[in-house]
Amino acid sequence: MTDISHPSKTKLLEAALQVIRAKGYSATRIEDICAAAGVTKGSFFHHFKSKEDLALAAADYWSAMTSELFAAAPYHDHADPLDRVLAYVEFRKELLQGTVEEFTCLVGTMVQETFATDPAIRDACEASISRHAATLEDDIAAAMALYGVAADWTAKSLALHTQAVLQGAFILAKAKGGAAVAADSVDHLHRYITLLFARPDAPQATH
Amino acid sequence: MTDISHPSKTKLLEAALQVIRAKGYSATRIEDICAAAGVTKGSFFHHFKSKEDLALAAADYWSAMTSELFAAAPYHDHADPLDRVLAYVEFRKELLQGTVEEFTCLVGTMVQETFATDPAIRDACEASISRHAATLEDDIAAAMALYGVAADWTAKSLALHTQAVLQGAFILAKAKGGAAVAADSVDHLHRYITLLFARPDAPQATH
DNA sequence: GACAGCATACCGACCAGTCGGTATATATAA
DNA sequence: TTATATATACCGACTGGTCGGTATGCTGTC
Repeated sequence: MTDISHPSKTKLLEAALQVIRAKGYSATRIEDICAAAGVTKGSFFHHFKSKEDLALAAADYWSAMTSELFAAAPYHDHADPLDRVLAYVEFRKELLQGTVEEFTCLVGTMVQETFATDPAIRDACEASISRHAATLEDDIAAAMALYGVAADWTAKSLALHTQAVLQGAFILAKAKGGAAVAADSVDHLHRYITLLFARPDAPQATH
Repeated sequence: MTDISHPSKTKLLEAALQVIRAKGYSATRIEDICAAAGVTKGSFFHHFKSKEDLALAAADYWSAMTSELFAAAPYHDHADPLDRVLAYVEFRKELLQGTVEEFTCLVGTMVQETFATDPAIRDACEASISRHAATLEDDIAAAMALYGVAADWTAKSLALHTQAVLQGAFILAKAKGGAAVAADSVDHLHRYITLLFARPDAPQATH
């Protein structure tokens, strides 16, 4: 899917991630991406049929990059599934580094602009978010089983909620121009999961 | 600020809310808004200097409309401040009706596209979100005092977290094409606040 | 020499913003 | 009362720049 033997294509995809996250999808001009990638429009249209084709490829590229990042992350090493979930949340907090456009989510940005007008892009973004959320679901379900949680919520809904908190945290970070507010929200998410499972050996409450 | 004696201007602002929430700010053409409002471009530029000027006016109009809606909402009637906060969350869930573009947030949508390119719009969106969050802060602080919560989080951070959850819920709703996933996230937020305050007369945990 | 990879020049649709104009209301002076 | 002046509200044709996409050509490699 992502052919490493096409350096220009890879550079265009990398540039697309940066530019679209900073300016949004609609405001991003193909020539902006070309300039950021250091290639020309001819090269762009050699590799991509259209701007929409690029967006779909960028969503796939983003999914591939991020799933690699999370698959290799150390939070999987915990023996306790609840620890894995909490360490995932901590890992997301650690990723809140650099500028806002560097740590925010490509597909969350794109889906806002395309959900009503471009079903293909919306579906690609939805798939990216849902596939990532699904990687949490098994750990959450295992934690529910281990701690005997019989709840009125599902592992899937909690996994999706973590993504909602992160996407919302990105919006606040964009509005306020910094990561601090996002980190606070991720802390609240961490606290929520801790309280949900009410593990005896953990601090029970915040007061 | 919003002169009701200018029906065309009000119609343009109303149309802007609808169109921008559906298509995003950049993809919205001035003539789209004119068509939705049933007025001409000449009228548009009589009332607004530019597209950015409209965006700023729309953010103000949005703030005015929503603060009126929330000020009049019945969740303020509870005697217990914690009940007021929880009823606010429930009220937000009840607002998840109609199409996605009808219940999502104008300023959350706009700030995504403008935070890096248009500081004036970004600041207007930030102000709208922060002012709304501030309306929750007193109730949260009062609940913290009433229930003796001495936490490592502040009333302000929880107020902002509620907005993060809502904004993120909107993104998931856009991705999945429906309100159900957003309602699930709002339920998680409700459960979080309940657990945070661990009120003795409430069900203590979910298992 | 055929094709992949990339570049340059160009086209045409689109769109933010302009501009000249009409209609109506109010004010004021003759 | 009427004529003139001025301001606001609104209209729609037009323009000039922008940008997605195309056509074509060059260069290295198999």
